[in-house]
Amino acid sequence: MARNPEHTKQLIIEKALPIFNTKGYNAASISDITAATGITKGAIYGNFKNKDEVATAAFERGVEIVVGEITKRVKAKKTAPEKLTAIIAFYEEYLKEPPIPGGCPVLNSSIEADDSLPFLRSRVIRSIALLKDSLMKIVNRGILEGQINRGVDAEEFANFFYSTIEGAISVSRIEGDGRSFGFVKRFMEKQIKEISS
Amino acid sequence: MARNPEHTKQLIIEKALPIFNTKGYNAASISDITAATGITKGAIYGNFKNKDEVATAAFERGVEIVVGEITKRVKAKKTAPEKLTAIIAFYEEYLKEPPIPGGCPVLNSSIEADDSLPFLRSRVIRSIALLKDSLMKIVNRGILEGQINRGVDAEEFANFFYSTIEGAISVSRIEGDGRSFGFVKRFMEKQIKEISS
DNA sequence: TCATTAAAATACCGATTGGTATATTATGTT
DNA sequence: AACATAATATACCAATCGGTATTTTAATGA
Repeated sequence: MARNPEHTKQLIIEKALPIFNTKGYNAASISDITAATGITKGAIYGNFKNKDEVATAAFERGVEIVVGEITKRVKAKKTAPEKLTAIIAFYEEYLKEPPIPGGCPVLNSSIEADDSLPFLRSRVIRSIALLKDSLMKIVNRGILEGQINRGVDAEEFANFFYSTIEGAISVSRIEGDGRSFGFVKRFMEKQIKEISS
Repeated sequence: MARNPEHTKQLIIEKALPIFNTKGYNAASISDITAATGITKGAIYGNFKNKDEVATAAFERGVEIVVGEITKRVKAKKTAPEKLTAIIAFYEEYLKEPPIPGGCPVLNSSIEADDSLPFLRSRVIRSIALLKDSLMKIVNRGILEGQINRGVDAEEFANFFYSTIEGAISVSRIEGDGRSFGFVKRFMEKQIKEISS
């Protein structure tokens, strides 16, 4: 048992993330994490002040994964329409083979943190702002580069885009298949074509 | 203290609903309900088999409220575009003055029940199907009555409409204001106009 | 008015929770 | 090799959980 506190901390975060993401903050227990890591309570509380801090770290790691994946795929495409389509494809794939079990951590935490979990709220808000801002920038740059129609309201489109994707994920996940997401995907791709010049 | 078991049961459901809806299934405790009702554990377990059944009854009551409100507003309008717009207005009002504290019970339960809470899953699925079906019927009838363009895919539109609204609610609730919903609302109303003939 | 009965209140259960205090163990230093 | 120290493991805590068994209480019918 190597005594590397940084490694231990990362191990806890990595194992705690899917637990929090599937069971939710309240249902996820410290014992769940000790069981998943093979590490004891002493190690957890030696590296984190309390359960909130573990959850916070796990959430931030979740956002990092999602944002990282999106960024990678967006960078791989050149035009705004292609970038937007790639984001939809990412979430569709997310449903089939979730990089993080339990769905989208931003959406999940958004629902759980809106009334309770005040320590998470601001972080969730910041993550959503980040994602919507990325979308806006894609649209605005697309306008500048002549791929998107002038006159398109980037903020409106970004809000539509983000809300629709999160909503579609929630519906498809509870239904247990990708059918609904397929419909929404088709609709969204029409919208992308609609604003493309 | 009148001993009317039906009244007791209703009281429990009515008080449990906002508790489950704000705190979530796991964080909501039986003691929360006894505190809110002024009723004791004995009365709760005399009227319900267990916590799951209380949560189920509360969820069904929540759906009843939401569906009831929507139905009322839809019936008050004649054409499909008006009906759809009225539904958006309902959810916008929902954000400002929630008939049930804690947001939309269908969305909340959808997130919480997708992995855990199997006893709720099928009910959430059924509720979503009900709402989407209502939307489809509005669109299809609108087509028949010449208010909506022929060629519009009602199922696709219903899925877009429902996903977008739920997504917008989740975003607006965590952000704590109606700004994002405003953007999405504007977008959706454009879409309604788009498919209107 | 008193017995019956059902509903609700009370008391209690083991299990689990987040968290802490203490003991142990591994590692780097001298 | 022995010490110091930081990291992890262990043992324990009160509080709370969902649930049950038992007692009390209120309404009903005779």
